[in-house]
This record gives sequence, C-alpha cells and structure tokens, in this order.
Amino acid sequence: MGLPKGFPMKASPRLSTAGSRKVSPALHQAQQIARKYSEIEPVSKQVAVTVARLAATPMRLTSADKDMLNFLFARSKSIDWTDLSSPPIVWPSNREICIETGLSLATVKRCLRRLAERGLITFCDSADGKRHGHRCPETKRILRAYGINLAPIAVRLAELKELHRAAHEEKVFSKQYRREITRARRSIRMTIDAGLEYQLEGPWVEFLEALSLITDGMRTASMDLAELREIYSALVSLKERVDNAFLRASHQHNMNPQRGSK
DNA sequence: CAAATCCCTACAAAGTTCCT
DNA sequence: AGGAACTTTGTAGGGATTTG
Repeated sequence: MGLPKGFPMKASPRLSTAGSRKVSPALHQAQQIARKYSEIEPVSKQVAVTVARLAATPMRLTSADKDMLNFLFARSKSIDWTDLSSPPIVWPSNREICIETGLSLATVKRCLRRLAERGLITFCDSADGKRHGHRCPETKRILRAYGINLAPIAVRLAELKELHRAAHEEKVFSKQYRREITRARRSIRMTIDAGLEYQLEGPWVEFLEALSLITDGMRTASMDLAELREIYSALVSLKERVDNAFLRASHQHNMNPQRGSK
C-alpha cells in the first residue's frame, strides 16, 4: 500500500503532505459528521460521556483510547455541549496529554488517530498546527478554537447507542447459539455412537465425518453471529438425518433383534 | 534561522490471544 | 504448556509551518 520505500517526496515542496496528518476516508467522513453539530438537539456532556463509554467496547477501543476519551471529556466544559453555536473543542497539546494521562507521545498520537478513524473525534487544525482556543470571559463560551473536536459523539449519539444495543444483543444471541450448538453436537454424537455400538444399519461413519467437517477447527469464541447461525443450521439438518437413520435402523433392529444386541 | 509545535512511517520489544 | 500470530507500545528518524 502507498508509495514504494524511498519514493522521492520532494517533487514540489509546497504540495508535499509529508509531516502533516494524512486524510483517510474515515477521517474525512468524521469531518463531515462534525459539521452537522449546529443542527442537532443539544446533548448534555454527561450523556455524551455515558454513550461514548458504552460504545467503546463494540468499537474495539483499547484501554488507552478510553483513557484518552476520558481526558478529552474532562477538558471540555458542560457549556460546550449545550451551546450549539460552537462545537465542543478541546485544545490540550500532545505534551499536556502525555503528562496528564501518563501515555507516551507515540501512544497519544495513535490513540487520537484511532478515535478519529472511528469517527468519534475530528481535528480542527490551525494554520500553525498548534492547538489553542478562546472563551468569552463572561459567558465562558468558546469563541474560537483549534484542537480536538468532540462534536461527532453528539451528532452520532443515536447511532452509538444503537451500536451498543446491537452489540449487547449479539452477545446474548451468540451465547444462546453456542449453547445450542454444543447441545446439537453432543446429541448427534451420542446417536451416532449408539448406532455404532448396537451395530445398527446406517452410514454412521459418514455421519461422523460430516459432523467433524462441521465442527472441526471451530472456535465458537471468536465467531460472529452469522457464522454461528450457519454452523447451527448445518448441525440441525445433520441431526435430522442422523435421527431419521437411527429411527429407521432401530425399527428394523426391533423386527430382527437377534443381531448385535448386547 | 532556531524554536515550538504538529504530523508521518519503520522497526523492535513487549503483551495478548488463539490453537494444538 | 508452548508456540505462532497478531496487537500494542516505544524509539528513532524525517518533514512542514509559524513566530520571534
């Protein structure tokens, strides 16, 4: 990906982007989302904090990311969230963030980048690359600020809540599916074993192979709901075939019981 | 022009997760 | 338990812009 190693970046110094933040589609989109801040219903800082925390896990944020979010929230004032005339921007320097969060510089940069990629923050860069801002001395409202913009969290509030709800639901369903998969697997296995043990007529060895085909290398812990559902339905149809075969064979066995009884 | 900021990538070390 | 594979963190090296 990107340019080959050692690619000369000096064709036109004015156009060179070396040394400044690269824009990815995700970063760009977060920027667009942040723009809608003035059109939304105000969201209290407390609600924003809570929803961001809930969304952190499904968004696969690291603990450093979460520390960073907490720090950024701590830097914003309540009025920044109720006053829609200016987005909730905070302007700590990276150095300050390092000192106050205990994260290294590299981690600070990476966390900010990740939060922006996830669409939780965007950057309002000043011309000099430094972060700074001004508040009205009386009202404490932000008049002008360059730094880290938390507006996407407010704009995406409903979406983030839904993300958390869906993740929670998936967790519950996954648990259910894993339980049912284990039940079906054991039931199939026991039926096959019985068929073999009583030497009933039936393709038990093939069934066994079919079962391992479905369940071998299965790591239910790291599977998503769709994969679990697929495995479950494969097991259900196998179970039906196995049960039918067993039923037929045991019926024959009862008609003709001298063979293979123990 | 140096200082103060910010940004980037590459690579190695350390930590974590998953599989056998 | 041990090892492979992946993720996260820290370090190093390099660049841009503005200000005094």
